[in-house]
Amino acid sequence: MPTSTVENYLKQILIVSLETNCPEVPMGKVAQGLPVTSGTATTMIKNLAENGWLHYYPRRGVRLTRKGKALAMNMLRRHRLLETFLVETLGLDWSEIHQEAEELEHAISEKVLEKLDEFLGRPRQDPHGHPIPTRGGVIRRTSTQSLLSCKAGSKVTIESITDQESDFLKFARKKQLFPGQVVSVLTHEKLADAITLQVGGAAPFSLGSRSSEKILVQA
Amino acid sequence: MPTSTVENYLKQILIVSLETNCPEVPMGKVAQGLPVTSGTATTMIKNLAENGWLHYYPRRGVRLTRKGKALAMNMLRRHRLLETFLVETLGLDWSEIHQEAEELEHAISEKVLEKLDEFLGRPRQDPHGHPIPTRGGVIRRTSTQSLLSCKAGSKVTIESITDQESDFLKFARKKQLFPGQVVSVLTHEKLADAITLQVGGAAPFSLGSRSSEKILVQA
DNA sequence: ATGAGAACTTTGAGTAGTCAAAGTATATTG
DNA sequence: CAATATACTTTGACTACTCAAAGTTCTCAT
Repeated sequence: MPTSTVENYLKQILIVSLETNCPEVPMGKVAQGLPVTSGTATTMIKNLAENGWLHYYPRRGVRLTRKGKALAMNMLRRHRLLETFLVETLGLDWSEIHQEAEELEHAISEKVLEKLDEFLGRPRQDPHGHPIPTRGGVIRRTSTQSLLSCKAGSKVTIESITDQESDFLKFARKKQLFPGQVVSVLTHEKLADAITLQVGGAAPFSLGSRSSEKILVQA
Repeated sequence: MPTSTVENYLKQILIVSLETNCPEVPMGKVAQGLPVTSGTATTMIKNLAENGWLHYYPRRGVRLTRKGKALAMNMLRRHRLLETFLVETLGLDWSEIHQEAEELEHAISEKVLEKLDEFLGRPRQDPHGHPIPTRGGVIRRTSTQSLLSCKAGSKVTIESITDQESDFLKFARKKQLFPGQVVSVLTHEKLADAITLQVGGAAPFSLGSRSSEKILVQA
């Protein structure tokens, strides 16, 4: 049985490789996304490689094995189903669920997870708009287009918000930026590094490139 | 923040002290109820004492401090609310929920627990008939009378089943021995170490003293 | 009161993780 | 091409447990 530390490392690697659309993940991204120093990550990764969870290419990066990817996908499934449960059933705010799910995902058994999935009606995506992997580890391909890549004058539908920071999510909700919402891109100034948006009838507002990158739209 | 190991030790001590109706718990009972050797328990208990969770009286036993009892009560609350959730909401069998709750109780936050309690309608007891402590750490006084102490000819109502063993619980359910059920004690042979029971219209059957002790009845 | 057995504690060693700081390789830039 | 900065790895030490086995103390029957 893998420890929750192992589960966290593998999940983090999977998330980065999905985000970057590349199976090889540099060591920097591993340590960065986990609450550990880079030295710790190196030590741990060597250990994971020895146990067949991933391939380790020193000074280049890391790539999940089939076994490692299966476990990581399962963790993503747990995490996203739990987030859905916390919002849909218990009524927590979507800005506070990430940390909660982060703990629970290591404690919930396959059997309980299955019952939970059934209870929730087998949802396809979590409250952030992220696809929930199937029991078999298959995940819907996610959009690669963010608000940042939208031309002025276009009208797009939000697919997902790729940030788990509570503060950003609170802001997003206040501005009505959540999955399914239709937004109009009024201006897009490359040089000013900002876009102007309008959502529904509300007043237009601006978003910098860092923020607009976090909002994926339907392709 | 206490680790889940700390939480487990304290909960175990509280359970024994509630069971025996005595705040002082011998070391033997501590190691016995946890998956550790006696030497490990001694080492750990000294450590818990140093951190103010309990008083340690070498070669005699251990007694929770106010702080230790508060945490232990909270763990019991978590455990029993989770068990209730697993049975009531997700439809798991009461014989399989103990281990599940055992893991989840360390991962669930106070905030989620509160929401869960509300969602479940603030239940007073878990599926085994055990009282659920309040948020303030108050617990209903539980019966001290077991089936073993019932005279032949008496008719009593089951309060709770004080065993978490899946096999015993499966057996109990098959014999219709669960909280709220009314049973007739047909015979009680002190020397034969057994009682004979009848539940509803079903055929009478016998129970040894080990088993009948595990079934508490309303006083 | 003594000797056996039970109950408990101590000791020494191991595991799975962690960090800070020093060391090494690679890429970039003058 | 050399100097430097960046990215990564190694090292040595620490924490929070764990066990097996040896040692100690207590209890209780003879």
